[in-house]
Amino acid sequence: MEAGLEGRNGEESRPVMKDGRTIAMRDRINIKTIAEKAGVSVATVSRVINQNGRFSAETEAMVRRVMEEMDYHPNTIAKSLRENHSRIIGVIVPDIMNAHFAGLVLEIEKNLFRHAYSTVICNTNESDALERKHIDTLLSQRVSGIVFISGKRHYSLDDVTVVYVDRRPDNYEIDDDCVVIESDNESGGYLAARCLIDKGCRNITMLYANNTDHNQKMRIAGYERALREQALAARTICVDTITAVAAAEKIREYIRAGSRPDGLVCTTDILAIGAMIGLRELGIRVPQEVRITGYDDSMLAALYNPTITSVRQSIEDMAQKTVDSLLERIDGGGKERAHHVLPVHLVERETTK
Amino acid sequence: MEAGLEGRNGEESRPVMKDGRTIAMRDRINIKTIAEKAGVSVATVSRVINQNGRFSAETEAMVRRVMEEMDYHPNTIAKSLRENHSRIIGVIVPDIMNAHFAGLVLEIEKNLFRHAYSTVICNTNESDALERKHIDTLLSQRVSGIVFISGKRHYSLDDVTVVYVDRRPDNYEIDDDCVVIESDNESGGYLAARCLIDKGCRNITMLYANNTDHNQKMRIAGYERALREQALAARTICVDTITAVAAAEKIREYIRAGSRPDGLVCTTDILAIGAMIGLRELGIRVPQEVRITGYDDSMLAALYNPTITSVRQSIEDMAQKTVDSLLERIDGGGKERAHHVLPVHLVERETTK
DNA sequence: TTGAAAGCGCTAACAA
DNA sequence: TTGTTAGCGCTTTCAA
Repeated sequence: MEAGLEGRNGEESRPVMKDGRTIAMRDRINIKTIAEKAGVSVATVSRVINQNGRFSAETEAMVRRVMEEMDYHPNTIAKSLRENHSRIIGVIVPDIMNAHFAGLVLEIEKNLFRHAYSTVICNTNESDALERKHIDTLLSQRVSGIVFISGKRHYSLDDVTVVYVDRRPDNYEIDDDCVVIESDNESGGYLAARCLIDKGCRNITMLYANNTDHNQKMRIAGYERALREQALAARTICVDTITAVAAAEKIREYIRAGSRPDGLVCTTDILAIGAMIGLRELGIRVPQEVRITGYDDSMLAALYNPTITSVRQSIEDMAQKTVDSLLERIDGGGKERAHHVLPVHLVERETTK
Repeated sequence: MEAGLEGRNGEESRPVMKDGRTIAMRDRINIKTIAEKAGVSVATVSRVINQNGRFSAETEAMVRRVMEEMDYHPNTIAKSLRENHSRIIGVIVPDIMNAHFAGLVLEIEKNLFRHAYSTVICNTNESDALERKHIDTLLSQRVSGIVFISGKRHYSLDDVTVVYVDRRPDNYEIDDDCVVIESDNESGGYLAARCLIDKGCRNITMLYANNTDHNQKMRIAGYERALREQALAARTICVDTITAVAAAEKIREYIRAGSRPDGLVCTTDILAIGAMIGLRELGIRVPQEVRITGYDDSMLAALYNPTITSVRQSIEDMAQKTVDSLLERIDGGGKERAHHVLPVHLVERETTK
């Protein structure tokens, strides 16, 4: 009965394979082992594992028992090879240490896990070369899809489903054939500026970081719209790096040069903290003399002294939309292009009291 | 010349396979495609890819050119199946949102990437059930190794190399057959308490979180040793959750009940911030009336107002030791058991001025 | 230096 | 309801 298999997988070739790979390895248990122990064929075992029907209740019970007993874990690699589908999603992220990205990636991972997908997180540290290397690895791994939080546009990724999230890709046009999920940064900037205006601020400056990031641009645009509505002058301070030290330095320079803002809209919470450090050194009180808003509603915003009014993006919604869009497309139901813009809201705290 | 292959992979079976899987899929390029275009055998292409020698310079150039031209990415899944080695490492982490864990995982990922390993990050949210599910997935994926940052001991993971890091496994004994990498928490607690003593504090209380975590216990032990050396009484406050709100609440209760510490050793920076929030509400000044130390030297510690003296663990060293130990063992050179304890140091800031 | 072919563990078409 | 078997893309042995 088993004679026909001898040629391909004869008993004599088991413990030590021809090329010697398994010499030190304990006899691996695979679907064939389970089939033999259960007295059925590998096809039946496969059907039970994947619940594809066409087996009896007794057969199923038997197979399950043997699998349990032998602590059998189906080999996903073989399954992936056969199905040309790895059930792995790559996530390209610039900096996982950044709490905003960490939260987003975590939520994406959670959502994917719920759908039985694994997540490979690739940190690029904003390096294009590293991003390219990561992509090559992911393609070699035949990932089912890639989530880009990088802002870089990738054109030649034909065989893999791609979603851009949080940072829109370079040169993005609304009718581009790609999927983009972002939050409403323009409204975020507007809400922050509007809050300061409503509290009576009339000399409002925007503190932003010096990068060409589209999100920052949109936050600035929203800020400008709010000021324009009230016929107030818009002013900006550009910080070289997103660090509190750099922000503190810039704000000191700005004020020493003679400016005296009564409101500060910052494009991240870190910049807001930096601004407060700078102001404190000059003896200027927050919020009495200067009101401040941050962005991201990070843990810092709720804990800092004073607590920081901040624009909150719904990371959970963003992650869910991302995973839904991705899996829809992987499963073949989704359209080529999509553009989701998620709402934001303002969390008011002590810095705008 | 190719006739012999017709039976297994004849041209007529390419565009649409028997089971119809590839109907909508573009003709996949694989090692055979490259071999045909380059006019060599698949064995030769494989040798070039893996630099296994036994090919001429011209052959190599030709093969490389074709691979480049066709944007060919060797299928890692097939390679893994054949080699029974996935070059994927699973990392089990309780909470990737925690900056300490995020940093550690990031560094581990970086180190692994350098050795051409991919990292699958599994967030357990401290749930045993989720941890078990993640492990099953990882075993099915035939990962080359698993890094546990979970504190749970796993006994039946025979076929996979395991390293425990940052949190030692349950019931760990120094001569256990497992690999443990942790930082010197006892010294951390000692250094923090010692700093306060040196600044003149005599009534020093320890604020810790209510979990059975071994690291916390060691930090407490170190604190107790420092106080014992000076014949000072050790006192502890246990907070239910590691949140600033809970810590603030506890410290207020403690002081309202009549205690008046002049020093506070906290087992995390968040607890230190919570303590300061609580003290501020009572009008007690830091560091003038109470000096405080945190732990982890998180971003919070450097940014908070006042900046927080904190115990710094070298995350970089911990990650490198982890990856080195893991790969050593995967490559077959490493011993069964190992126990590495990494040094810590104190970063002094305003809260102990 | 090169090529032919077995086989890693699995799924699914096809036959029974 | 069940079994047999081709083949996913790759590496490596063996033969030339």
